[in-house]
Amino acid sequence: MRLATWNVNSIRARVDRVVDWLERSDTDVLAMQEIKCKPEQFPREAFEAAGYELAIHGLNQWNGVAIASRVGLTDVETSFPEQPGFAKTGDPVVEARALGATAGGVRVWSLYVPNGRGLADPHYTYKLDFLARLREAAATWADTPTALVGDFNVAPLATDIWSEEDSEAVTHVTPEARAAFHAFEDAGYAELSRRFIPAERTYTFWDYKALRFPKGEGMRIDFVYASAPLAERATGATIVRDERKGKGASDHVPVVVELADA
DNA sequence: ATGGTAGGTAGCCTA
Repeated sequence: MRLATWNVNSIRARVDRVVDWLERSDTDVLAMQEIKCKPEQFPREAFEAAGYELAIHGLNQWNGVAIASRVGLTDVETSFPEQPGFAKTGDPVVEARALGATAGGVRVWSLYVPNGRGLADPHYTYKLDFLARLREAAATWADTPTALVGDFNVAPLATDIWSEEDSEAVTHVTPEARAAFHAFEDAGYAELSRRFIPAERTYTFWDYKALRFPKGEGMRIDFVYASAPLAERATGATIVRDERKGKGASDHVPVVVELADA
């Protein structure tokens, strides 16, 4: 099975590029983040015409996660247990940042971890709490084939970011954020892109601002964590840098893993 | 020169 994750940064603005890549890459399951729409606004037809089923979770124009699969899609959940909420004012709302579904015998979670915004911002506490709660939930799934994929908004290693002084990424490089990221290893998970692609300065995101892509100034923040029974089936991984090129590109590119049959 | 772009919607937006 070929499983991919991609922060698409608005599926309505990107549907042609995404479905075109899905078909060219022969991908079976695609987890998307930042679809930026409600389910009724999602361009279903293009995916369905290409042979994919969809699970979609979006509450408004922000965040939003989805999964497209051509190997079945069942048991959809739109949050994980104890997923924290957030609100600038008023009562916290559990945002559309997690979507679980079973595809081809694998429990896939499409995840969009909060950005954090700034070190003194409540959004940073939210980010750390989100990662901690996700790890607790993930620990209970570790004995079954489970994939935690998406935009983690953490650059785990110094070599995963063009500059650790980048003001846009202060919450992506702190010891706390990095510890929260690596804690999934203690919960029984292995990050598959690193296993197959250990190279330095290998990025999955380049900010639209400041012409970061042409300058080669990016971050590696999109990942695929697999539970032990799934990780042992992995045979390869790819970061599709070419998808950052040209008109109408997302600011993130797909991360793909190959999984042998069980 | 501490910005720059992009996608949303009309927010004192978010990334």
